[in-house]
Amino acid sequence: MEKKAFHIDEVAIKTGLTKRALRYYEDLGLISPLRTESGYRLYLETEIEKIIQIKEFRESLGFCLNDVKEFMQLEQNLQMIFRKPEVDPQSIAQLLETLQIQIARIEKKEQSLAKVMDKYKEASAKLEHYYQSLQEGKTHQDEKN
Amino acid sequence: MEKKAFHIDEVAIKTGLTKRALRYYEDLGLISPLRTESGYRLYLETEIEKIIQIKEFRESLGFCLNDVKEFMQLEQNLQMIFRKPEVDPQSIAQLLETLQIQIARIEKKEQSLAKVMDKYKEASAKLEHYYQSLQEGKTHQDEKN
DNA sequence: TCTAACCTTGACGTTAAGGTTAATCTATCA
DNA sequence: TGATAGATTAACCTTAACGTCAAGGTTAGA
Repeated sequence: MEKKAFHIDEVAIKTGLTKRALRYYEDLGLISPLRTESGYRLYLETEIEKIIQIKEFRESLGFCLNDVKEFMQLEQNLQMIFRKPEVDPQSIAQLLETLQIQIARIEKKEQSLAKVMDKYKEASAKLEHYYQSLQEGKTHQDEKN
Repeated sequence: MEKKAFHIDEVAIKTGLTKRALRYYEDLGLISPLRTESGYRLYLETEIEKIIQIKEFRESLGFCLNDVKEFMQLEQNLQMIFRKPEVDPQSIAQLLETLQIQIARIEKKEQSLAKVMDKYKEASAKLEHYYQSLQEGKTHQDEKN
């Protein structure tokens, strides 16, 4: 089974990023697609998944590309550690610490989001209720009593 | 009871933003502190809370200031509607729609965050377990069996 | 009263994350 | 084989979100 590879144009469509962005991410060392003999970029599916992950990190979560890079390195380190037969406890301890920091960061974001969400859902419910009562021909004044 | 007001320097410390950022937010119309006779900015506590909210929206949630502005306008509109004695159903319907859109946006972020979080917590647990076993004098090889 | 440490408003600089354009190479299809 | 569409790099442009610096007004303490 050969691995399927895609040209930049297809990848741009698949991921919703521009070709420029894809090249830029490569410049930053976030991705490194293969090349054809003549120099055209070739993206494997694993690379595409990576790109989608990058996109989510940035667009949805508001991390800058530098942060994203750190996250990806963290993952690399994790995979490395679980592959190696021998690892010094110190590097594990350090990795654990880094992980804790990132987890704390994400937790903070989750809390902020939850706070906003609560507010909006409450407002939405209230508004909807109000809207219903309007449909039934009541006025806002009635509503107040 | 008089309302306490703060100078820009104190507000910068309280909020963790720079004075420059505070002035910039004012330029964008996000906040509008009072002024002393001689032109110094004076921030009431309500204004400071608003600033903290702005900061959370941006730093924690990754919204740009323009988005933040829209969110704040949305809140203004909400407050307005609940104060007015009479509101046309159409404007309520529209507000509801806007709310739904924003809620969906936030939900998407929550999901992305949860996904990352799961991954990290799992990795953390695995690492911690591994670390424990190392402390007990085992090797990675033992662990594999 | 004077000086130091604030504040004000410009105005220009910087960084991240691409957009855009130009010049050139490559692939495909009539 | 020649036109046309798409790829490459390099270089410059743009926008958001401030940083920094200059020139001048304000205020509080010695």
